[in-house]
Amino acid sequence: MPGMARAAATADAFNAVAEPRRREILDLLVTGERPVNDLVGALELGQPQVSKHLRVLREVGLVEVRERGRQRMYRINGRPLEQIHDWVGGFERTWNERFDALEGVLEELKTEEEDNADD
Amino acid sequence: MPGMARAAATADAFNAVAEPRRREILDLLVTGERPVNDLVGALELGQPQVSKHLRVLREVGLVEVRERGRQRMYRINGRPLEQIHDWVGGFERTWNERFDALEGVLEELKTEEEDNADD
DNA sequence: TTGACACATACCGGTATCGGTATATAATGC
DNA sequence: GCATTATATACCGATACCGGTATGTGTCAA
Repeated sequence: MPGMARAAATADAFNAVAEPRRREILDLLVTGERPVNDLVGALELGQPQVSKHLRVLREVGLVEVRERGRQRMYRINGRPLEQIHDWVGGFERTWNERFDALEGVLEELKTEEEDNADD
Repeated sequence: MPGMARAAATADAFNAVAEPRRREILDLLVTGERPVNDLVGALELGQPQVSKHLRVLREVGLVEVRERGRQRMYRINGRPLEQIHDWVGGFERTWNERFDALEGVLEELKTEEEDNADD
């Protein structure tokens, strides 16, 4: 059975945030809740597109909505970002120079151990 | 001109890391360099698929290769992850309870200001 | 040199994704 | 009620993406 469906898709925060426009939206919402048209004005993008991006963000729990008259006020809920922060944080030593140095030392220790394999 | 191409695609770390398999690969490489077949064994995925994911990771600079005989030893270079860490870090107060509390205080101050709008 | 091994690449099919346009829905104002 | 505003949704076309299979390329070993 070739070409089968792959695992979900835009179902998690990683994917939601992979899209630059959605990151822009979150950047805009970080200062507080905003109606859709506000975002449409700020981004250079049509209203339906913004609504669709907001839908994705909503589905992964990154934004929440509140109705105010005929507008929908969107606000951030960053909790799903914690997962990303944690995962990426686990790789800190792979970009941090100080940790790189530490790794060098550990490598040396390992080499010494191998050299003294006869004790 | 409808249906035009969208901005690049798998061209940055955000996108590279949005794919679960590629995160698994990085998780496996965090302990040290490994040849491709090692990864194929660890993941439940064909060798060509792993090679293609490694290519994406290579293109965004998240892994580097070293030739050893007929194998290619892949290792992590986490530097591109720093960008993600920084961006996500900017939203910490949107998931952290302590910051939530702080925000509550700020909100109160703002309200008080509005109340004293006559001084 | 021939064969096995390790890996990369090309191609295919199915689906997801994105922006764009048109339309539906719902609230507001006259 | 009717027009307007604010937003969501449906549909479309183009493309990107992912896994699978087949094949290419380079390296080692007999």
